Amino acid sequence: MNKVTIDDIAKVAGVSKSTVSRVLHGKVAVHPDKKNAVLTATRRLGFKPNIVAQSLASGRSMTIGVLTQNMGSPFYDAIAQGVIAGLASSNYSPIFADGQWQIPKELSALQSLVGRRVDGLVLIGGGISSQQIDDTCDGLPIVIVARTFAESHYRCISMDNIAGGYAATRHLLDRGHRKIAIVRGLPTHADAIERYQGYVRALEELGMVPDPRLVVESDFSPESGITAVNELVKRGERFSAIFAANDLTAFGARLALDQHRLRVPDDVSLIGFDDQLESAYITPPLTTYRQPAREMGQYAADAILKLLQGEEFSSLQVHGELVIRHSVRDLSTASV
Amino acid sequence: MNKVTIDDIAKVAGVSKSTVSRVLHGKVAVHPDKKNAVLTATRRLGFKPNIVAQSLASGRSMTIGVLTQNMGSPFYDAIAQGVIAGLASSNYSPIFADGQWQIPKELSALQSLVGRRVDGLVLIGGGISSQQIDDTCDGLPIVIVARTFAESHYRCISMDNIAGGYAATRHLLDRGHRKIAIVRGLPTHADAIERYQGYVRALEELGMVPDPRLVVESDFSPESGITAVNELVKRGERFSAIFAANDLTAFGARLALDQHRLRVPDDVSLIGFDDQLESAYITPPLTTYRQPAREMGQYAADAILKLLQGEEFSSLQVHGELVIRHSVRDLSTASV
DNA sequence: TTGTAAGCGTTATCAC
DNA sequence: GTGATAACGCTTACAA
Repeated sequence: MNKVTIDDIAKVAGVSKSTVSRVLHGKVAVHPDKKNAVLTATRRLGFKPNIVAQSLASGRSMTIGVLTQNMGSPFYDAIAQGVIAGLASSNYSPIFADGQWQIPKELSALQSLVGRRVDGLVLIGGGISSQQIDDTCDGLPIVIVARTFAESHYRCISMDNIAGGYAATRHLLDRGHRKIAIVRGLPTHADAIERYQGYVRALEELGMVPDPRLVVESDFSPESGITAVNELVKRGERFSAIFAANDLTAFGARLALDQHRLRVPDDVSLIGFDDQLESAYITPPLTTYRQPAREMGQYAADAILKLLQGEEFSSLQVHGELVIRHSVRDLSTASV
Repeated sequence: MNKVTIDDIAKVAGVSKSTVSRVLHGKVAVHPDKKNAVLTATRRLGFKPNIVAQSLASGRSMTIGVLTQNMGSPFYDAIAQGVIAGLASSNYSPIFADGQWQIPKELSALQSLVGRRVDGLVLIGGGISSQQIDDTCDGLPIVIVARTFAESHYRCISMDNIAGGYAATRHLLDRGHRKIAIVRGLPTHADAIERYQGYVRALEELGMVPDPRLVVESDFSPESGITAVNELVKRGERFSAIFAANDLTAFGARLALDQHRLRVPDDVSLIGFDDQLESAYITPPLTTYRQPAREMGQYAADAILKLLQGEEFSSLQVHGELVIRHSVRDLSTASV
């Protein structure tokens, strides 16, 4: 362990520990000689300040806690990377905790972060209630990414998932698809619900009514995409396109279609959501609705930094965009 | 902020703060009445212990720092998830920091973790020297995953990348491939180097000598896989198979092959390394050498927990395995 | 079983 | 400019 304290270096440098603290922070003027003595001693003894003691004494820890919905999920990871990037130029460093898609774990991870006296919080996705958030982090500056709260005072960086769901569905509709199956995603997850709403809206706009037999649920994993397609096929549903809750689900769906000898996009078109890294590399390259995940993370970092400086910052909505690749077939000009 | 301290609850409960501390820890016997009083007060005032103060006073923080080579990389993320899982049943909670593939960032992230007085460290991959590690974490229990050090005292959880590279290459050889290109990975990265050594060994075993024109470098990203294939094709090299440094690179290679109208596996076979989640879902499903990433993370968690309890633990090597899917064509029984 | 008091390593508030 | 000294919130001997 690093047993060197400022007392030690104060002794060696022949000054008081206040002075040591001063030169270490560089804010206040200190006589050059003493300053040098301190610096030398610091180096010689290999002194490393104890952040724990610092933050207990100062009340600030110069860290911001990042709680992610799930580390390992491409979308959330990309946001986290954005946060890291956005914080890089500041004096704050991020520490991460993982909610693992489970509210209890999310809560305890959040408590752990708060207990560590982080100066601010970035919550990426997640499912705990605003009540729970308030209870555990009263007063702390907090920014929420990839999630919105109906009536809350939180600053949120979010994307309009309804618009995204609408755009994806609309794309299919515009290409002549009418039997559009949807793999909705986690039925309790706001993102899934909103994307579905967009889907419904797009259909209704054309006077169509959503066919309940064509909607099936998933949990955002590839496996659930397989299950979904299997179910659809087993039930003998007819569909020319599938809108998957996210790209991972689309990957699974794509494989399952293959196993049923359904070609993409020749027999069935497929559209995803997120535009994760791998989506450009599957075969065929996946058409999907892109969420600017990294940017969202950076905005969140900017926001928390602003808040920490006492500046204001209000919620912000980023824009997604359709990324057209090759998994959707145009039926409207069909020939084959 | 949570301004309630044990002093407050001591006052309310009519006991001393030592007693409060005692009931909160539950190790020492305390009179039931006082215990109740304390518990009640705790609940009523909404007391949350200040972990910072706790760890300053006790010298332990009950957290273990996890430094990852890069969060967002499927392989490293899977390890991190294993660590989380392995720690879940203990009283320790993990906090994460990200090296972002860059040694300076890795170092400062490590310092931040150590400064936070974590009780132990799990290093996932990474490139800092053992010297640097020793300097920054002297004395701390530390476990290293997915990396080994030649002559060090560290406990490492690793996989034999030479064996992996050998197995992958051998698989190709056994299927009749002779012109095997390799996309090596980061030239400075131990994993890449070792896999290449395995590749060389497999070739030499058959009396072949590695053709330098067939080896090209990458940085483990899909983009670099594209670049690699483009280069190979542009140079007009002849090859019937590609061994990619990792799955991500294989994804890029697969796309590039497609763009050059080279079918996988009909025209060119492709083998990856890692077996990341998505690999089963690309077309064709990728044959790859699987690293048991999650397990490695769990072993690491077990190891650090053991070390923390004063038990011993020695380095351990896990076994990878070839996962045969559909991206490699068997030339030996060739007809087509 | 319980209370007193001395730390833990810094920062912050004063006087000088 | 600089040095005592009191916090910061909690743990932990040491007594009682």
